[in-house]
Amino acid sequence: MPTHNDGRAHLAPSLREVFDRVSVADPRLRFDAQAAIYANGDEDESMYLIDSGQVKLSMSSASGKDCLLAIYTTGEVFGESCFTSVKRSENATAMQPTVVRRVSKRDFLAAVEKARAFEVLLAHLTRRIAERQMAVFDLVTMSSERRLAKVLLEVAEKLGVADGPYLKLDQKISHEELSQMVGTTRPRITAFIKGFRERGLVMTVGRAMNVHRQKVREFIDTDL
Amino acid sequence: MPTHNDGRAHLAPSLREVFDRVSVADPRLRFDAQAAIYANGDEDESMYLIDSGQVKLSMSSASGKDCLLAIYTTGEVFGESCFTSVKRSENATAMQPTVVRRVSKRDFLAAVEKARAFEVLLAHLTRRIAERQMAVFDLVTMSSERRLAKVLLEVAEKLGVADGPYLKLDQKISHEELSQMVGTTRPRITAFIKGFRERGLVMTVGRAMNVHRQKVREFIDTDL
DNA sequence: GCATAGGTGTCCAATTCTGAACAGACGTGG
DNA sequence: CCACGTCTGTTCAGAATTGGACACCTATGC
Repeated sequence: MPTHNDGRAHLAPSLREVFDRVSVADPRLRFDAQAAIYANGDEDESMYLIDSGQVKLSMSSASGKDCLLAIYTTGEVFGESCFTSVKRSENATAMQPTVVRRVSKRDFLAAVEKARAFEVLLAHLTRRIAERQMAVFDLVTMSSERRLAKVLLEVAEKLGVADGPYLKLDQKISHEELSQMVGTTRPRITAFIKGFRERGLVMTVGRAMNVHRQKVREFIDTDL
Repeated sequence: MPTHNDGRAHLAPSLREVFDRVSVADPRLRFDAQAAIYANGDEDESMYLIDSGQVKLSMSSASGKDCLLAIYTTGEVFGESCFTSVKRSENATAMQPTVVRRVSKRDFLAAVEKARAFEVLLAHLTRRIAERQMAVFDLVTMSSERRLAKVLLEVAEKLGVADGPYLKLDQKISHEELSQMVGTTRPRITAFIKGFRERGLVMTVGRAMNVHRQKVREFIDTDL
């Protein structure tokens, strides 16, 4: 018997396709860069699919420190926190001009049922758990520098455009935001990147950054 | 309309009850302290319910550094990672002599369906996401000392026994394990706890530790 | 053209953290 | 009751990190 994921791939649709099957009208919502899609404390029981653009999930402390949990882009689904609580526990913010589809939890679940995409949803949620778990692991076990390399690679693979051995990242993320993912300060990020530049791991072109896939991967993996 | 969680609480059973309804025989498995229930890389598509004892989820790096992701105790369910992958990406280890019920993913899902506990399962998974997310947030934004206070309180509330203003923790967790949750070294944990002792946040009785609920909470919340 | 705002490059003193080492405390099983 | 293993308490020099400051660069809008 094949695994549920693989075996049903041709039967059950992806979550993205589930959105297409939602029976009610699902207006596209537009957000400017920096606009809040939802914020901590909001009552919002809905799921989102990104049609275009870029969204970050973050949490902020009373003392003003921010933590960037994840970045999502075109085709990705977010908003799962509505299954535990009516109130959001994190912020979802557009990082670029962004278009999303919003569907109520109720309609979303109905569409999942109709599409028999139940296990697809389970796999999705469990993948999110694994992603966060890996972030915890990295924070606990790796140095800031290595963590930055890892974050850069992840971000570049998600948002970058291939260009020879490089992945081009044009203004997709600031040092400030990187520091909120890595768990350090902005000046450190700048210093680490300077080191990466000298060692050929990244290349800075004007304000944009190019990430050398191969070299960065090697750096992450050396003398584990 | 009530929230799905609350509104259906009397209709849909808890995940714990779902285990009771699994139609196949579900043998109890016993594990000694330190025994592996499953380990990174194992092929194991099953869910677990703890009948008694204490289990930790952890990940370890090639360089030998460990990260303790979560601690579960009697009545709690774990093993969700089987919904994404046939192979485990983390270790589940008994911290005390422990008895668990193991149910295959297949039987588990059948029982969930029969019990109409679908949304209960979704809420469970989403809660796990929120838990991990909070751990990431704490690692990124708080000092080690404050994080230790928070971890101590969480652990004490989960595993401790109330005793006046204190929660008694008898040998439930070592400094080494605390360091793997907090993301620092063992000697630091000892030093921080020494400070906590001097400020009355904890009390050490022989080898056991008592956590002062109120004072620790205040410490965590001061000058956010 | 100029002011402005947001991002980047740099510096540094004070602080925190690491990693390794060693001694003592406790409990268990010969 | 002693040896052994595991855990806690402590120390320390060297390394990494913080947080605040300041200069600069480059779009943008008036």
